[in-house]
Amino acid sequence: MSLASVADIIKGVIPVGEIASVNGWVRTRRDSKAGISFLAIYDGSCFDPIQAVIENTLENYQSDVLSLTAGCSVKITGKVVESMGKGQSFEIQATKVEIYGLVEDPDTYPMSAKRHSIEYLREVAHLRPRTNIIGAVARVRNTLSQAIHRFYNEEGYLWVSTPILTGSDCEGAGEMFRVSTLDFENLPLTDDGKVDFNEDFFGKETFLTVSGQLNAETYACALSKVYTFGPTFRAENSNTTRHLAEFWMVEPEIAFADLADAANLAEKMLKYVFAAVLAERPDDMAFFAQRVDKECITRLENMVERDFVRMDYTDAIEILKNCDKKFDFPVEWGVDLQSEHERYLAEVHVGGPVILQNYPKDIKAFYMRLNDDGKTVAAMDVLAPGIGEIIGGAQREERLDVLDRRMKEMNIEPEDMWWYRDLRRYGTVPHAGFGLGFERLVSYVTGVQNIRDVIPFPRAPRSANF
RNA sequence: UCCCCGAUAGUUCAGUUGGUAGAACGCCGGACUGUUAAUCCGUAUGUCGCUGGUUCGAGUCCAGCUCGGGGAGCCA
Repeated sequence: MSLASVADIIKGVIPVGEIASVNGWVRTRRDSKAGISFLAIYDGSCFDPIQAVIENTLENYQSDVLSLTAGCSVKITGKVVESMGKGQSFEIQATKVEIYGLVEDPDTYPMSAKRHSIEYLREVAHLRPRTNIIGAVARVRNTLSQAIHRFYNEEGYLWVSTPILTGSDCEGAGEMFRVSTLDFENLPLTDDGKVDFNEDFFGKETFLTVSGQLNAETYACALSKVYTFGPTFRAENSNTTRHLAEFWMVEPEIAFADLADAANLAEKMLKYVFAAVLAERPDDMAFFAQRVDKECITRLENMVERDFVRMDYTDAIEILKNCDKKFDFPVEWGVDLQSEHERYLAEVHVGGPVILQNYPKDIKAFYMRLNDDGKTVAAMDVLAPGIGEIIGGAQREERLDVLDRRMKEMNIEPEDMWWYRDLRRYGTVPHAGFGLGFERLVSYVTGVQNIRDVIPFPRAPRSANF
């Protein structure tokens, strides 16, 4: 007699004939007047529910079993048997049904066994993990994050926890959320009438981080191979299917490495985690392929097999200028690529993910390494069909004089970056890294198109519920 | 932030030129069946997002607002 997960029984871990108990929730109940009821029980351990067969000779059959509806929580005890019916290999022949909690009004229980729109589910984010689709997303998301940690561990990278609160306002990646303990109704002022942040908790202005990169660089310039995996915050007023105000980012940083090393690492990492999902979550992926995105499995299989295409920005511009497609935004060397351009390159020209490299320096950040041509920097973006930029990275400028010049061009005070500059003053090394948007990865893998559905509780402009 | 679209039963949706509010599924009741969000029959569904306007009369037309979706920008 043991406590089993639904996955244990479905996978045959529990031997036939053994008595086991399962804790879980009812998805459906079907009654047969032959004198039995069938319960589909799920507990999150795998996609499929386990079928429990309940005979009407059970003492609480009339009083309890017949009142079970979708969402009720139960403990089923009984013998694991090979199923007499079609559709499942094993089932549990119940000898005992215990109820933890009933659904107080089945008519208004927000989660019916029938289909719901993904937008509706977002309004009941506290109950949506009970659905097939969000449960599957949660398991794939977990598999991806475990695989990421496993990959970097096997490759000899250290996981570095970079700060979430930061006093550095030139991280440069976007608008920041202010963090303060000041009384907004009664702000302390300096003599010239400005807010006196010396009175604030940290004695200076502080924000939520928009990237762990600069901190990660310090550890890479000592421990050689590191990565961060943590939450990131952007106060941009972005209302799209691929932006969140709070999202998770994976940022590896490698010392003694150049742009090609970073691109190779990105390709190897993506292939590793895609293979992990295919191997570990075939049940959930089959559901996505059936109900969400027909191509999602073959897409991953292809990406594991094929080499990623690498392309220089300059060549991409030529391709876009010479192709038949008319774009809304004109293409010229020096312009930042628009969504329509990136989509064309990934979806039409390459037909798969493409690594774009060596962008004009004027459209990229100050820390990216200036190439010998003096016009471009060693930056790269991994563009995925349907999603766009999934990874953005660069070789970092390790030459102090060039870095200082670039900061001046972009109106960044070198004194504010004194500790970042120290890395270049004391034993500088070439190094490179990138940032992977974790939710974009989950979205790409599952085919679930809106990023708000691949994170449990999405935060976006005017939206911070639950 | 900009452009386009939408909001009607628990859910998914229909609702004609402005004239008494509809279906399916779910719920509930019954029938049937080792059943597979099963099938069949029946009952009950409602602040038509909010506020105002036009009209004899508004779910329908107009304005404002709120919320949601898609696209763009910003980016991961």
